[in-house]
Amino acid sequence: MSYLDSLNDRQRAAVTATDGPVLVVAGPGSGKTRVLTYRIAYLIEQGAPPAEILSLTFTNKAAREMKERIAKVIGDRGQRVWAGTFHSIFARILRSEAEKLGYPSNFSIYDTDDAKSLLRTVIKEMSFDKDAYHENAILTRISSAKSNLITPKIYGLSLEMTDAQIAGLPYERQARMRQYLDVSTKLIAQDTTTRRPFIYKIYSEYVKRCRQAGAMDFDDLLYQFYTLLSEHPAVCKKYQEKFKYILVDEFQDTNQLQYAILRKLSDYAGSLHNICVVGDDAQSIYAFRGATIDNILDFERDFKQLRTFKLEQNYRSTGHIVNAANEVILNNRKQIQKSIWTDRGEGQLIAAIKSNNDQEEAKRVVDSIFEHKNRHHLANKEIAILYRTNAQSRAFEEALRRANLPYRVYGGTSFYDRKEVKDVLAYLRLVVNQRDDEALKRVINYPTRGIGDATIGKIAMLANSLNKSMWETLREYPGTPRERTAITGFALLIENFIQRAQRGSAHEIALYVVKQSQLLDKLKHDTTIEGLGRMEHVNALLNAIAEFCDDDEVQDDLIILDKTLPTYLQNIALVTNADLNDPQADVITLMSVHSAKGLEYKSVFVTGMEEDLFPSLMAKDTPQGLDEERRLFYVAITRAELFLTLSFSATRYRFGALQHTAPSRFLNEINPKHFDGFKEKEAAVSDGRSRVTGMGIGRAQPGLAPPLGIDLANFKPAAPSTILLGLRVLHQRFGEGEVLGVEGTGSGRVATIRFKGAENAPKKIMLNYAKLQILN
DNA sequence: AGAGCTGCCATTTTT
DNA sequence: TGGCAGCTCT
Repeated sequence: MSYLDSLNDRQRAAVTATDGPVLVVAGPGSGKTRVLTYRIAYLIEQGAPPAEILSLTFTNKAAREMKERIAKVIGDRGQRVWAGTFHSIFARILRSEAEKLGYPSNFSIYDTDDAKSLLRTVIKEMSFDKDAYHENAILTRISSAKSNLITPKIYGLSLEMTDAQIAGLPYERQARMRQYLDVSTKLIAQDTTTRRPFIYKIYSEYVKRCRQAGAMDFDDLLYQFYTLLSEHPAVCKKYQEKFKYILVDEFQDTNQLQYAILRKLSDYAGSLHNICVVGDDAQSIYAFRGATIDNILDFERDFKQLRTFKLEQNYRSTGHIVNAANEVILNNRKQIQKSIWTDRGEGQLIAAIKSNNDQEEAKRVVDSIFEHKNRHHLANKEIAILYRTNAQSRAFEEALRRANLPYRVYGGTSFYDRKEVKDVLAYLRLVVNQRDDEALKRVINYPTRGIGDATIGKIAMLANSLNKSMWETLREYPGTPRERTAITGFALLIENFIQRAQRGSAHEIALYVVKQSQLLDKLKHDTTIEGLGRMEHVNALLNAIAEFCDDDEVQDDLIILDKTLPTYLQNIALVTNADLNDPQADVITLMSVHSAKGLEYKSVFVTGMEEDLFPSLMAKDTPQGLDEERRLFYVAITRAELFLTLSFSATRYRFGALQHTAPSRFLNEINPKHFDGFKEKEAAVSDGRSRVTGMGIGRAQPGLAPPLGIDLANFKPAAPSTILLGLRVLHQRFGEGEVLGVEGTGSGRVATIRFKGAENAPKKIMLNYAKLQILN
């Protein structure tokens, strides 16, 4: 019971209130993750089977952290808890129940790019004006429809059905139809003002195509799961009984659909209503994606006997920071009453930096970073630079590079977003699910094999008219002899892959596919710097797949020894760039305020504090928009533990032109007594440059950045054949390691290497692709 | 098939 | 300003 002693009274009360619904309103730095983990530990100690606990988060990172912390408190039993993201947990269940919904269990997961590409196709085919019907806007619209449980049918109802027709329906259906009609009328009215009245038609076709392709997009993972629960009572009951204890992190970021699922799972006749949601309305920053704080209010309404606990003590930040945050958020209209406090003393005053342009801003921030490092002995990883838009990172990157300070930019292009990586994955997706048209289109002529755009277009048309997938249509396509030869070649290639995939691990298949498809040869012939990079990425992907195959992890309540390709693909589809960052590296962090949520740093710089930037120009027109910007600022401020610096510039480049800017209104919402005055003049900076060693790398790539201390400029890769048992080697990504074994011959030579510092299992590295330098 | 040009467009984005 | 999608030209 010792861990309960480390909690304050409120936290302990929230942890031990195990019967009935619980709402924990948790301010920033109030120990909410702690409460969640301890609550799970407590539940288990009280006799709850770990496998009956469902713990939902939004990010993989949060899920992983949760699992690790549970394991620390209660040991291995904790691994049987169903802890994961909404998407990954539901995807896993959907996989085993897919056929009930008419999906293959190996369904593909369409990422945003696939969804957009499909939309482009549909819009083109339906001959809508592609300027008015831009796929980004349509996808947002469709996503929000799904998140609000609006089917294509409901969406278009007001255009498809009249009031009179509804009056003719059986009485019991009328009320619901009128309700739908209402929703539809509003949506269509909105679409009409944006001159896109026919979105519902595109939506309808899009849904049909996804189904035909045996594919779900991100929203479908939630939507189809909801459908599964509502249309299959027996299945619903099974999961209601299975998940007797439900915990939800970041509840303020849930959308209507997620809430509907939570209700289905926990609110039914005979339920113990053992659901605990944790959130902070003040940190809701994803309303633009459909998240709604109304869920918190609805939760109070829907779950009677709700007990609410407010965690108001902030253990993270010092007084000026906490108070400034409180003052700012007070300007928002609607919020749950709470007063966040700290006993860590007043601490440092908030610094402000005023500059004349963005380059000067970057320079001043970097100067100030040197000052922090020297005077307060902060490590790089204890410092973060936050901004409202990713485009602002550039100036800081340049300034940091010039100052020789190591940094890492969060966001930007993810490893799994890279073209060459997606190409490989598309082949693999097609091998697993041949109906996946988006994957097929991606690889049918890459590397080029004489199937041009025109031919692909014709096949797509034919497939569409037959209501079949493109793959099924291939053999029926009556082309010229030349086309037929090319198509048959492709079909044989894929069939060969499918055969091959019947046996062998995901890694073996991937390797085979990469070679036989000529992808590797194509990359090998590209000797430009970018080409080498692409090669390295494909190599890294193969390594990642190998790692996945080797790793006998225990997941939830079943030991997953299923290291098949389908499992791998579904796992990978839900991984994002944020998951690939190494928190150990001693680098300064650059990221958007959005990505900073949940993180903390000793010293935080919030930059670009200007009107029309923060708050954003797009958001400031509506009170709701402005409130969300303010919550965003609240999140930014509360990331800081000891030092907070707010920075703004008098001018800024916008769309190529230099514009004058006004300081953000948010600055005025903080009482001046918390400020340390303005540093308008060049700050007196000690020359710390010589003492601080940088890595001298540019924009770091998530997951691929070299570890500290590796001098890339002097990196000399050795020939594959010279890598032998027992040698000490250096890898650009994994660092120093020892060769434990070498297997295979020629291009199939694989070395097993244990890398230093990594408690991970030894990695298998394909010598043909990996660049290894021999150290002794 | 791929180079090179033009013209469009610019938030945030856990999955 | 700069990144890109989509076009034309070879």
